[in-house]
Amino acid sequence: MLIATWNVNSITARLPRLLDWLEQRGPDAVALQETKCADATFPYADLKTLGYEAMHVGDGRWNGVAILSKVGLEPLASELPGHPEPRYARARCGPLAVTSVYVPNGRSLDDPHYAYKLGWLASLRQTLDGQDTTEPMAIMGDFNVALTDEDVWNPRAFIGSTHVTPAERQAVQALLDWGLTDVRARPGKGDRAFTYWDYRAGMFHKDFGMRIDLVLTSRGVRVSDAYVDREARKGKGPSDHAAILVELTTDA
DNA sequence: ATGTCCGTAACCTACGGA
Repeated sequence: MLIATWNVNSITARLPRLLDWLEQRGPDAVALQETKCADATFPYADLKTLGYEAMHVGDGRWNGVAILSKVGLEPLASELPGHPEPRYARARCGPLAVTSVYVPNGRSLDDPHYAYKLGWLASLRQTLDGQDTTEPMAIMGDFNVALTDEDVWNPRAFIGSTHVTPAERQAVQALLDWGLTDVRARPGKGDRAFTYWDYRAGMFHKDFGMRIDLVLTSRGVRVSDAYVDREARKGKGPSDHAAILVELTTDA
């Protein structure tokens, strides 16, 4: 099956592009982040016409995650325990348990939001306790963490910033240590495998980006291909994130 | 480095967040 993750930075603003992209790529299951809408304005009907069932967790102005599927959709969880902000959704899509995560940004190292981010990631790790690493699952989304210095355009530009600290990296590493694999997507031609470029200062043109969107798969998943879909970042009215697409099979 | 884009509240502009 083909799965994807994409931080759309408002599903309302991105709807024409999202629908075109779904038609062109035809992913079976999709994790979306930053829908930035209330459930009442989520475009269930438009998605349905393309054959997608949808699960949305959102309350309006900020955050918001969704899971789309055309291979069946059974909601499993709509909240990370202890963290009621709409940043977490989990659903069974055919043979695969899909989790869409929008990890808190952290803002700055001296901001309470940074500690909140670390606590959020620790809670995400706790959800894995008691789960089977061989159960086919994918946890994907905007992690707001660059795992290595190679995952940012210039490490010196991030000294003293969030996204690159040992604590953040260790919090994601703990997910990998549990038994998840960081699926390293092929970059677009001539590019590094970045998934996010700031709207400002021509960062996308210069390929000054970051690899902060991740697809993590369990041992019950066999990945045959994965790539960063930079088309989702190009042209008129893009999101500031590219999508990632992953072709996989699941163990029965 | 802080140049853009988003939604919102309240108005045709400012603000918080990223």
